[in-house]
Formats: sequence, structure tokens, C-alpha cells
Amino acid sequence: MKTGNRVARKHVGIRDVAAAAGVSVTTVSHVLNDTPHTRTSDDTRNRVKAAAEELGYQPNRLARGLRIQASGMVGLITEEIATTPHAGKIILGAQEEATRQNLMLAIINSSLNPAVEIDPAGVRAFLDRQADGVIYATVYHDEVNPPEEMLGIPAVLIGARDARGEIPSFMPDERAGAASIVDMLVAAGHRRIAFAASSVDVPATRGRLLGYRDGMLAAGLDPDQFVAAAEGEAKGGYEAAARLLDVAVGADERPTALFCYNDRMAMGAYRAIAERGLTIPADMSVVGFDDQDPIAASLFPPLTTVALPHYEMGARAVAELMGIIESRPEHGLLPGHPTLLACPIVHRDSVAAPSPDKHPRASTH
Amino acid sequence: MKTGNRVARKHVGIRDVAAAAGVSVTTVSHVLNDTPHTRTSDDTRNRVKAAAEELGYQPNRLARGLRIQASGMVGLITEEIATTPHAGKIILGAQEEATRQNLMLAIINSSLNPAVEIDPAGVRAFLDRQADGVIYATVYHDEVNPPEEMLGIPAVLIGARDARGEIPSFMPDERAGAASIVDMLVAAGHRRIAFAASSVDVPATRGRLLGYRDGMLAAGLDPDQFVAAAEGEAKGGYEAAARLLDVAVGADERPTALFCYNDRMAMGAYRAIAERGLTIPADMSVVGFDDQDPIAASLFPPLTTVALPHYEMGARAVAELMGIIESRPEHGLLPGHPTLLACPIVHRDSVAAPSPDKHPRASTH
DNA sequence: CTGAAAGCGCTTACAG
DNA sequence: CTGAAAGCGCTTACAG
Repeated sequence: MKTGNRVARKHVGIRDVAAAAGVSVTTVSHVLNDTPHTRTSDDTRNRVKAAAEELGYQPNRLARGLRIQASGMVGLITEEIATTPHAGKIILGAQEEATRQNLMLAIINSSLNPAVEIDPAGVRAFLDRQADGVIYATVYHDEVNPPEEMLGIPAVLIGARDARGEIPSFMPDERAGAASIVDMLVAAGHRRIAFAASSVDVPATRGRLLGYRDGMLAAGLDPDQFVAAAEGEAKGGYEAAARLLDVAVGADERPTALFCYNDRMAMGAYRAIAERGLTIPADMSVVGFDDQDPIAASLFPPLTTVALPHYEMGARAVAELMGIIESRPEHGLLPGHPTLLACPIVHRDSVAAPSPDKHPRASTH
Repeated sequence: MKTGNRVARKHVGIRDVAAAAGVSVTTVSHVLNDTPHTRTSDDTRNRVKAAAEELGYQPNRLARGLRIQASGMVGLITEEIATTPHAGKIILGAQEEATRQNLMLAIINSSLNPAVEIDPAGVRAFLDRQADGVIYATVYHDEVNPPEEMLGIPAVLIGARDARGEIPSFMPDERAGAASIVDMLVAAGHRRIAFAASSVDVPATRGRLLGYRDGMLAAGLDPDQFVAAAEGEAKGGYEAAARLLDVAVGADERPTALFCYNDRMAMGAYRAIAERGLTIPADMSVVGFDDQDPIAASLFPPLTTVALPHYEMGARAVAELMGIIESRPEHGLLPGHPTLLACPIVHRDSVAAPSPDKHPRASTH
């Protein structure tokens, strides 16, 4: 009993399966892995599978990894992003795609905020751990200089393009997203569409402003008339909205729709609008950007906004990484040409057609 | 050249270091790992270290793991939590503590929301990968029934206690947090402190209500007079606040402070208060719970609230896990007795002393 | 103080 | 169709 039970709970290895099935470990490996170019009699296969099942055999991935020189693990480095709201969706997208690809996702948060220089420490940590590839997700930068460590290995960027043009990347198409929501406003009948811009110079600031201008121009509208910039927070939204609403007191000159740089600004704008006795969306439509949880859905009324493709960036990044690892870059994606991912509009209740009937003067002008 | 360069970029192993230093791999291993009970001459040590440095040697963790039967990786399973706002901080805390412990953190999101039964799939995935231990983080449940897979291995729970009482866990001390913020309100001079409770029956609902009552009772105040329950969202906060404010129209009977079940409800309460022409905090102090980003800081005025110890739960969980792995449970923590972590107050600008001077009648009553 | 050798649990030419 | 054997890169008794 002493001898027998001592090993009873021991880990069952391929050797145990082989013994149980009365075959060699070679054969066990072949049938369990469906090794190509290998024939095995049905009888043998069944015996092996039954034995493996019976013993609850789980191949040791460490041993397998050592042998085939691949850990089956990819690393995700998030740059201050784990703390950033809803960037959890990048992690979620990456993790779920990793599972689909039979990969394990490990993560490291980079404390450094390099703006343009990527922190090599996280990359090295993953390399020490035999990661098969690495994803570096930044808060939205334009260009980034990846460290040397990233150049020799399968790598992909999220939220920033590689300045050297060697590493593939995925970024949100903020410009097109912004343009699409002004298109939507135009289609709803709005002509005086204001933009509460951000005063901080980040790529998103430029992209969304450009998109606003695209949309206005496409509709034959003046892209300069109703633009005010302020800090990209609730307070800034309040200020920008106040300025935009107060330039023209008359309802027939006032914007009928307000596009805010982000949802937090929209939150502030809601207040400025309420203070002026105006109702959303009856008197004023407002839209945001980010689909930031829990703001967008919690506002009165719930905010129509454009969503960032966080989940998709995470998922696409690991799919692409897997492609590189197996050296078949997805869709022949060109390194250095970042892939822009669509930012879809999320329709809620803050948009309505303008109501000229309430201000008949507008039509007599 | 052909022969020489072919292997130039090849991975450098312990054998290469041994050769370069003119010693055996045994010795290299001993000096690089500072193996206990092992003497090595300083001269040899230096040669080995220099050689390792020179060659840029990085031990292969897979090989090491296979040999010592420990992957150096721990798994974090998050139950729908990756999507949940600011739970990213659990991941962050776990990751940073893992790095401190020289562990790698891998994550899996559990799609299943079992309420009381934990999804074993994630646990199994980690076991297949030779994880040294597993952390399961739930959205706040009271008790949970871990699958058999978790029983035999180092494991810890976040946000829920093990019904069987075998797995250690960390949970926020919501009750004490709630009590502490009413204490604070009392200290600021408030006596009529209302509570906008949640109508959904989750542990947090009970804990926070209990804490409110503790605080009121401790101050000799009636814990039943000003309580209204509604959905734990902005809308519910609006409704509950409206009810609480309208019961007594007179300023001398109205609550002077409102404690909301969570920050989203506080967001709605802000609106109800503004609609009644009241100012925060001059006419009405309001506090929330969760310190939910970006609501709490974005409100006008910024909301004083109580924070959940997300980062700490993540960090403590991996520290405890490491203790179990090395079989020295931290502080002799008793399994089954969950460790309650403090929920600190985050002071912002939504609290002031009540202003009886504005309503002199109050003192003449 | 140092090293030869076994072995962790797999995969994979290679031979039969 | 099947198996014996080498080897992935380490660590660790054990011997000297």
C-alpha cells in the first residue's frame, strides 16, 4: 500500500499512456498529435486514445515547448493601458483570439510612458520567458520607436505605427469615424454642426478634427464656423459648449448639433446645455467619441457616440502575430502600413432632427 | 564565413557559457543561480559571470521549468471582469506583484457567469500549461463553489469566498467602507443623511446598506428614515434622489447629505438635485461608492466616494498564491476566512458642512 | 571547489 | 504501421 499509493496521484505522462495502451511513446505522440505523414492502424489509435482518456493524460506543454522550441505563449505589453478605462477590451480581444489560436496570453504593464520610445524591459521579460511573439499596445500615439529587441522577433503594435516601418500595427480609424458621425448628423437634417475640439495635441485630436472637417466639407458646410477647443475632459466640454452656444443667442443661428471630441466632454456639454434651458435632443443633438463606459450609457439621455475598436485591435493583433509566427502574414499585410480599423457609431438617444418649426424665423431669413 | 555566421545568431545556451568560461555547465548553473550549499572560487565565479554577460546569456525558462517542475507562471481567470470598468486594476495589481515575485502572469477571461459555480475550463487551461497556481476573480459574489480542479492546486479567490472554506480569498470590506463614509459625513456636521440604496440583491447591496446603518446607529441617528432603493444605475439614482428630496419639501426636514450606493447612482442624483435648484455641496452633500473612473472625477463637482481595493486585491492574491506555492501561507491566513480589504474614502469636492444659516428656521424648531 | 551524468516529458528523424 | 533513441536546455544529486 505504501509503495502503491505513493505514486497514485503522480502526474501521468506519455509513458504511462504508452504502457497502458501497450505501444511506444512514439506511437502515442503520433496519434495524439495527428502527426502528418504518419499512418497508424485504427486499432492502435483507438487503444491509445482510450488509454489517454482513461488516465486523464494532459501533455506537458513545457516539455513540448522545450522540444519544439515554441512556448505557445505570446506576450501583451500594455502601456499604462491596464488602468485606462475600457482598454480592458484590448486585453479581452487578445485573450480570446489567443485561446482560439491555442495560445496562452501573458501580460505585462509598462509603467514607463515613453511617448515615442518603447520600454524594452517588458519585451525582454517576455523573451526570457520564451514568448513566441510580442504585442505592444500604447495609448494612442502616432509613431513609436520600438526597441531593438522587438525587431528580430514576431511583433505587432496596437495604437501606434512603427517609425521604422518594420512592425505591423493596428490603429483606430478616428478620422473616418468622426466623418461618419457628422454624415449621420447631416443625414438627420442638421446643417449647423458644432465641434467641441480637444486642445491637447495628440493624434486623436488631429484625426477627429480632420474627420469633422471631412464630413462638413462633404456636405458643403463651413468647417470653421462652429469650432471651439478646450481640455478634453468634462470641464473642457462644459466650457467649449458654453462658448459655442453663446456666440449666437438666437435659436436660428445657434448650432443644432454638437459633436464632442470625446464622451467626457459630452458629459460637460450636457450640463452647459441644460443650464441654458435647452433639451437634448429636442433642442440640441449631441454626439461624442469613445463610447466610454459608463458615461455614454449613463447620461440623460444616453449618448450617441462612436466606439473605438478595442476588442478588434486586440484580436487582430494576435491573429496577425500568429500569422507572423507561422510566417504567413495575414492578408499580406504590409509592415509599416498600419491597418486602420473602423470606429462604428453606437446609436443611442441624443440625436434627433433639428426642429425648425419651433423657430419659424429661421425659414424667413 | 558561411559556417561561422550560420550559428552566430543562434541562441546561446548554458553550454556556450561553460565553454567560454572554461568550466562545466554544472558550475555555470551554480554560480548563476547562487545554488545554496555550494562553494565556488571567486575567480571561477567572475569568469562565469563575465562569460554570461559577454554572450548575453539568458537561461531558457522552459527548460528550467521542465527540470524543476515549476513553470514560473500563474494564471488569473477573470470572470467577465476584463470588460468591467476599472477591474483592469485587479489585473494591474496582480501583474505587478507577479513581476515582483519573478512570476509571469497569464490571463483568461471566463465567458461563463456562473454566479455560484466556477467555470472549470479556465482552470484546466492553466493546468495544461503547467501554471504553478491559479487566481479566480469574480464580480463580487458572496460564496462560490470552486470546481474540483482548483482544490488540489495552489489557488486563491478574489471577490468571493469559497463555500467549502478551503481556498483563501480577498474581498473588499464594503460594510466598513460604507460605515466610514457616513462617519465622515457625521463628523462634517450632518444629521439627516439619506441613503440611495440598490434594489438588486447582490452582496454589495447588503454590505453597503449594513455599513450605512452601522454609521447611522453609531451616531445615534435613525437608520430607516431616509432610505430609498432603486436600480443601481444613473437612472435609479435620479429616481431615488427625487424621492428622498421630495418627501419633505422644507429645507429643515430635507436630508443635508446623500450617500449613493454607487457612483453611477450619484451621477443621476446630481441631476435630480440640480433640477430642484439645489447646489452641491452647499445645499446638499453627496457621496458615492466605487470611485468609478471616469465618473467620480468628471462630475461637477468632483465626487467624494469610497474606492474599491482592486489593485490591492490583485496584488495580495498573487502574494498569497506565491506563499501557498512555496507552502508558507502568508501571515498564517486561514482558508475559508476571507481577508477583507479596506475601502478607502477618496475625498473630492462634493461634501461640505450643512448650512443651517441659510435656513434659520431649523434652529428655532 | 568542480564536473560527469542522469533526467524533467516531450517530439522527431530514422530504421525496420 | 511501429519503435528505439537522440535531444530540446536546463538542474541536481553524487562523486571526486
